[in-house]
Amino acid sequence: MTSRAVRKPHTERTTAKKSESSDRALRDQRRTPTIRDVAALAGVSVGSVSKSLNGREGVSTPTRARVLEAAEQLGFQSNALARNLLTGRSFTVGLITNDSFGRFSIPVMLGAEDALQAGQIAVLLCDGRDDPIREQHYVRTLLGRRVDGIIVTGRRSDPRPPISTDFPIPIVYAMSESTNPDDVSVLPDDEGGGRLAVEYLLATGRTRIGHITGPSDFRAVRLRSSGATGTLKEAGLSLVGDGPIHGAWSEEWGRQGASILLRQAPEVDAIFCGSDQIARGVAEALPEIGRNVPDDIALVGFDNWSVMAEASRPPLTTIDMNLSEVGRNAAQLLLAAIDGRHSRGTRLVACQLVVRASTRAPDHKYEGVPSTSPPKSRRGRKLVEKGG
Amino acid sequence: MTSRAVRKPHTERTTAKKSESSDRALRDQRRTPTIRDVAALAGVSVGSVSKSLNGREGVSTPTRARVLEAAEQLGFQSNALARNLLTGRSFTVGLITNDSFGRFSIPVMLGAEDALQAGQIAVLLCDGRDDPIREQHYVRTLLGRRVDGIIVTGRRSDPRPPISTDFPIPIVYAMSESTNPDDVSVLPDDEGGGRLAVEYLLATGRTRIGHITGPSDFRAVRLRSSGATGTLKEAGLSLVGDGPIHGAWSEEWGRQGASILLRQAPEVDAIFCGSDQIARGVAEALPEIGRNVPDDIALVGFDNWSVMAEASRPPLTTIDMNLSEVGRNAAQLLLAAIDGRHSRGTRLVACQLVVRASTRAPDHKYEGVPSTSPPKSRRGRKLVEKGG
DNA sequence: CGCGGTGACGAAAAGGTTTTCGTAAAATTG
DNA sequence: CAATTTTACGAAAACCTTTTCGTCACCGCG
Repeated sequence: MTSRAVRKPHTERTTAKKSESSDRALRDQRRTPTIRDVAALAGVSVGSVSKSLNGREGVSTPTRARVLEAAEQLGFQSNALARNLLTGRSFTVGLITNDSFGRFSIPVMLGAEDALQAGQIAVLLCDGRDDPIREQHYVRTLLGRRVDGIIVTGRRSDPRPPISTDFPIPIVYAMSESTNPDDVSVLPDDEGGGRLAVEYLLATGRTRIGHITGPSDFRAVRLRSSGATGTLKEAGLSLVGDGPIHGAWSEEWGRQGASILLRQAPEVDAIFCGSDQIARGVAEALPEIGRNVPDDIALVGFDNWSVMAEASRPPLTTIDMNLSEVGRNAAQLLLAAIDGRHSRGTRLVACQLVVRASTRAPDHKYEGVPSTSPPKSRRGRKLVEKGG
Repeated sequence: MTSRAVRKPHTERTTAKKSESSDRALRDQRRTPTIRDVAALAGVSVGSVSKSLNGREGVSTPTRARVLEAAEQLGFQSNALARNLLTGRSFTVGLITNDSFGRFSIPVMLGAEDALQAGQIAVLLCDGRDDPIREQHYVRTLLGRRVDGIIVTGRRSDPRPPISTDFPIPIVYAMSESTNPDDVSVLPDDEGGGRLAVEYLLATGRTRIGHITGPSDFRAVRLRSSGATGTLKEAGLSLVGDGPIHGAWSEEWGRQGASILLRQAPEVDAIFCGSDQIARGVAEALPEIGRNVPDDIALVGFDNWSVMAEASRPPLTTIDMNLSEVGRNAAQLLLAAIDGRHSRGTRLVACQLVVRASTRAPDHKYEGVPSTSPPKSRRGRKLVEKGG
C-alpha cells in the first residue's frame, strides 16, 4: 500500500483518510464493517470497492483481489438498506394471507416463497385474518417499506374486493380472485378437478356416480360439481339421486351424506366427494351400511390432504390442487409484473389425480397414468380471461 | 404562504427551492411523493415536515396542520428504507422455519407474527427446509438486510446445532432447542403435558393406564412419557403392560398399538396417546376389539389438532401445546433482546388439557375445570435454566 | 427603548451504497 | 519521442429521512 502512495502522489489525501478510518475501525470493532472499512483496509476508494464487489469493470485484477480479500477478512456484508434506498427498490414483496387456519394458504405461501427467493426477493409475512382493517394497515406498512409487489392469498367462498384500485405496485391474488377483472389472480382449476375425478371413474367402468360435497355457497363447490356433471353429460349420464348433496366440510357430514345418498340411489357404484374429509366420512359409513369400498362403491376425494387421504380406510383416491404450483405461478406473475411485463385476468392451475386404494377398479380395466391428463404442457398455463 | 415569505425575508431561498421542487413534482406525478414534495406543498422545510409528521415539538400548530394536510393530499408515506438506514435498524426480523409440512410451525409463526407486528416489526419469511446450506444462505441474506433479530422454528427430534456462535444480532429458537445452553429457546412443556393427561385420568378414577406413542428417538416422546410415568409413580402406580409402546406417528400405528396393548394388559381402563393421530387410530380399533370409549377405556390424545380430535369418534380429549403462545413468547423474548434485555436458557410454555367425549368419566366424578391446571399465572412463565 | 429569553424554523450533516464524471497514469501508435 | 487512446482509480453526487444546531423574529420585562 505504501508503494501505491509513493507511486501515486495524488492519493495522499486518500491515504490520510484511510488511516483515520482505520482508527475508527479499531475504536469500535463490534460495529458491522462498512464499505469504507473495506476500502481503508484495501487501500482504495469506496467506489473501487463497490465496483470490485459487484463485478463491474473499471478495476484492475490485483486491486479487485485485494478488495475481495479485505472484504472477506472483515466479514463485510453490503448493507441492503442503503442499496435499496439508492435503487428505490426493496427487493421484497408482501405476502398477505387471510387463511389463518392455514391448510390451504401454507402450501401456496411456500411455493411463492420458493419462486421469489430464486429471484433474490424476500417475503414479508402479514396475517390479514380476514379483517379488512388489519389488511389495509398492512398494505400501508408495506407501501411504506417500499415493497416491489404484493401477493394476496386466502381461502374465500367468493371473489374478494380488490385491495385497492390504482395501486402504485403490482398485486397478484392467489387462491382468492379479485372482483376486478383487470387484476391478476391465480386459482386452482376446481372445475377441471371435477372433470378429472369423473373421467377417471368413468374410465374404470363406473357409471352410477353420486356426489357429496360442501356448502353450495362456496364457489369451489359449484365449480367442482359443474365439472363433474358436465363430464357425465358428455357421456350421456347424470348424477344418481337428486344431484349434488350439500353439507358441511366435515367427516361427520360425510357419514350422514353417505346414508342420504344410499337412500336416494341404492344403485350407486361410485361417489365423488367435495373434500377428503367428506370422503373419509363416507368411507367410514359405507361398510356400516353394508357396502364395500372400492369393490361395491369407488370413492374419490378432493384436496389430496395426505394425512386424511392416507389414514382413511381404504386410502383415498383424490384430486390434488397443486397448491404450491399456484403459489409459484402467482410469484412468477408478480416477478414479471415487477419487471414491467404486466398481465391481467385469472389464471387456472390444473389439478392432478392421485390414485389410491379407494378406487382400485374391480376389473382393473384402467391402466393408464391418469395424472397425465390434462397434458403436462398445459399445467399452469391455462389462461382464462374473465370479465371485462 | 406568500404572507410567510413576506414576513420572513430569509426564507426567500427556500421559496425558490420550493417552486423548483413543485416543478419536479409536476413533471413526473407517478413518482411516489417524498418529504420534499410535502415540504414544497406546505411551504416549509423538510425538517419541519419531519417534525410535524412525527409529532415532535418545535413546530407551531398552524404549520403542523398545513403539513399534515399537504401530506394527506399527496398521499405521502414516509420511506422506511431511508429511515432505517439512518437509525441503523430495519425493524424487521427473520423467521426461518424448518417444518415444511407446517402443522407445528404455522401456529408458532402466526403467534410470533402477531406479537412482532404489535411491536411494529415486520417478519421476513424463510423456508429453511431442514437444509443447513439453505439455512446459512438465508442467514447471510438476513444479515445483509440488517434484520434486528432472527427466530428459528422447526420440529426436530432433538436439539439442533446453533445457527452460529458469536452472532451480531439476537436469535431465539422456537419449537427447536439449540444445543448451546447460552442460546434462548422456547419449547412446549411436553413433560408437563404428559403429567396433565395422567393427572386428569387419575382424577376421573382411572388407574390402569396404558401409553401408546411415537418413535422413541423423538425427544418429545420421551418427555411426554416421563411426565406420564412420573405422575403415576407419585400415585403409587405405573403404566400397565410393558411400558410405553412406541411406533409411528400415524393412525395406522394407533390401530395396531391398541391391539398390542390390549393383549399385553387386558385390564387397561385408559390410554394416553402421544398424538391425536395415534389416539384416533386407537379410538377406531377399540370398538372392533369390543371395548367402548370412553366407558370401558378413556382416551387422551396430544396436540389438540382440531381436525383430528373433533372428527374422531368419540371426539378426543387431548393436550394443547399452545403453539401460538410458544411463538408469541419467542417473539417477546426476541423483542426484549433487541431492546437490550437479554436472557438465556430454555423457556417452557405450559400445555393445556382440552376435554372432549373420549374421557367423559363414567362416574362423573371429575367436575373441576381441568384446563386451569397448571395455574394461568404460570402459563408461559416457567423458566428453566438448562445446561451451562 | 433596549435587552434577554423563547419559540419557530431552516440549513446541513449523517447514514452506506452505487454510479457518474473527471483526472492521471499507463499503454499504444506514428 | 510526442500524441493519442485506453485503463484505473478517486471524488462527489444521489437516494430520503431524521436530528442537531444556528439564526431570526417576537414577546415580555426592566
